[in-house]
Amino acid sequence: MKIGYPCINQQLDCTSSKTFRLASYSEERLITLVEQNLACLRRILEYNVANGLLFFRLSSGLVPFASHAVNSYNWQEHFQMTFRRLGEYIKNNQMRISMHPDQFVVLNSPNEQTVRNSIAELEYQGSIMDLMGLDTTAKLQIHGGGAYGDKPSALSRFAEVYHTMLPDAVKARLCVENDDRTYSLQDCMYLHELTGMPIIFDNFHHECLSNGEPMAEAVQMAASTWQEKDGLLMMDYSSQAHGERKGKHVQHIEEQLFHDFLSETEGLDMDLMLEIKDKEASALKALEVAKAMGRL
DNA sequence: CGCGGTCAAGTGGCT
DNA sequence: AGCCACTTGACCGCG
Repeated sequence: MKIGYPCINQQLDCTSSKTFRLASYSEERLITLVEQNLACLRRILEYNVANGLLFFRLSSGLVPFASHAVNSYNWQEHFQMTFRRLGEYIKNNQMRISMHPDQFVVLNSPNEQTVRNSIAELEYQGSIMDLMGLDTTAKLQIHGGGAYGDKPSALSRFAEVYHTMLPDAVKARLCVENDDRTYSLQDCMYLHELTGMPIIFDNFHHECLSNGEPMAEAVQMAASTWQEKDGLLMMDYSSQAHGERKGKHVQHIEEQLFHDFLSETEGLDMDLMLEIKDKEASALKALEVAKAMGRL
């Protein structure tokens, strides 16, 4: 089991997703920012290795406007060596990497332009992993998309786009994650049957939306969709913020709940991404709890 | 130098 | 109808 957190480290005084406004786009600016973002990413990875956090989600914002039409610069070539060195560091330290394209990536949108933009974004994020030389256990994690009042049609559209439009380099890494209001684990299982994509299981989303599967059973279902080439099951772990609207993530890990989750899933192995507001602080707590329970 | 309106992109649920 | 949340607030013009 590896444990990690997404995108941002609050201990460090840098971020790996600095950006700027489209209106002020220039190649010089792009190059400067990507340099800074990758330098910060290096520091974050070093922090993670020093602290035993071996799972990390790269920010989608490493290269601003990477999939936007305004950007015709060959940043892949320009930063080739930097990416390669980052990848070497990741591999030498046995870290696991994921990326989570944001809410604008919707493969089943009825709007063709949205689908094209989504594919371009997936190609960008996959290319980061390719430039790093990571194998196909490094994953791209998206949701099912919209339902548009007709979920069966939306699911078929997803599968059609998957089979007819997605490049192999994207398909090799693409995973679907159950969300908290539209696509449940069961819906993701159906998408898995249509496409072969592994399912990234989110325990908190499952608590918000499911078809009644107990947690351990749900984890097992998701785990069954992962093949050798995909690596170990990836999971997002979180819990409800008290007194806030349903689906909002807690500020800090609730150790008892996390302990309960590990007990329920005893005998199952997975890599856990802690989607909790205070980032590495909760991930470090989780690491302690998991260690004490003999799960690492 | 601090404030706050606004930012590339989509969708659905809540008020 | 407009706001909010989402993997993450941050940029930048203005006073």
